[in-house]
Amino acid sequence: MNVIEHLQEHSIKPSVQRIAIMQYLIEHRTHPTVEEIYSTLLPTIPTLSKTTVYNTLKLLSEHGAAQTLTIDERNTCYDADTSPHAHFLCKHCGKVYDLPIQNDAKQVEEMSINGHEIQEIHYYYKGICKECKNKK
Amino acid sequence: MNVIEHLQEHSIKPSVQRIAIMQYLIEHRTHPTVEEIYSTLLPTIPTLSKTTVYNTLKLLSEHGAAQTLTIDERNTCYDADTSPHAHFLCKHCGKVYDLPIQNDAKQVEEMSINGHEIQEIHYYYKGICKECKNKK
DNA sequence: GTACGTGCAAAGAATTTGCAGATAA
DNA sequence: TTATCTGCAAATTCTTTGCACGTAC
Repeated sequence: MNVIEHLQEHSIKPSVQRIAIMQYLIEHRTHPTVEEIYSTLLPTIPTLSKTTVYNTLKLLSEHGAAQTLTIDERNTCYDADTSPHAHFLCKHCGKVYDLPIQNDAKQVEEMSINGHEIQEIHYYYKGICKECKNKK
Repeated sequence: MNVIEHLQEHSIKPSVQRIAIMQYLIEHRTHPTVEEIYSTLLPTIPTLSKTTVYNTLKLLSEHGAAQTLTIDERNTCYDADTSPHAHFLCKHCGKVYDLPIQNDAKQVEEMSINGHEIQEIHYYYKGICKECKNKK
């Protein structure tokens, strides 16, 4: 996937920082936080500031190039996969997993319920993940 | 509904503060924040502190007497309705609405996906609510 | 040259922590 | 009495804001 084209498709002007952050999101489907992105990219872009990471992620989210996840109560997470899919938060280790959506036929676009216009769908599950269960 | 019994059913010792907060959640299904609960109850319990509200809501959540909602990116909200149902966040006015769950047959208990043990299910929708749409 | 992007430092807001006093069985 | 609950104040953490400098077309 061409990251620059991807940004331009969402009307975002590419810059070194924006490309790096978008690319990070695309390559790491681990629902990273601002902190994770910042500290990973810092060696590559030593002048990078956290403000820019915040600004860029907000920009990506507003332009539909990434999704904001509010599943983690402490930090906001981001996801480059904007298609509707479910997330699972392990209450024990805090990891966020992707889950397949079970009921198909999910059409986000132009959907409305009770007169409200639906723009985003998020399915969150919380519990104990496989690994943490096995450790006990 | 007897609030004291409700607390005891979840192994929570009733106290003046805990009863008041639990009762507030049951009577006001508006997904209040810590701040809302605190300022509403303050006239009734003048010695109430925000710390106690935080402590109590955390306790209720841990014991399954209430749910923690992370849909709002700014503040954490709480909900006494622990049965699975959907929430809608208006991106414009920030209000949180309840929505009926469309696909039925949602059984939370003992559910597992991909080996993960599911304890909570949250369905979040985001968009523009009816009222805000009409105002334009 | 002009508009836009970046990043520092400071401010702001939400939540947590430590601890001492109050309360209840 | 003895463990538990409460609440103040301070600390911590995440995020936003204001502003000046850089950069690109």
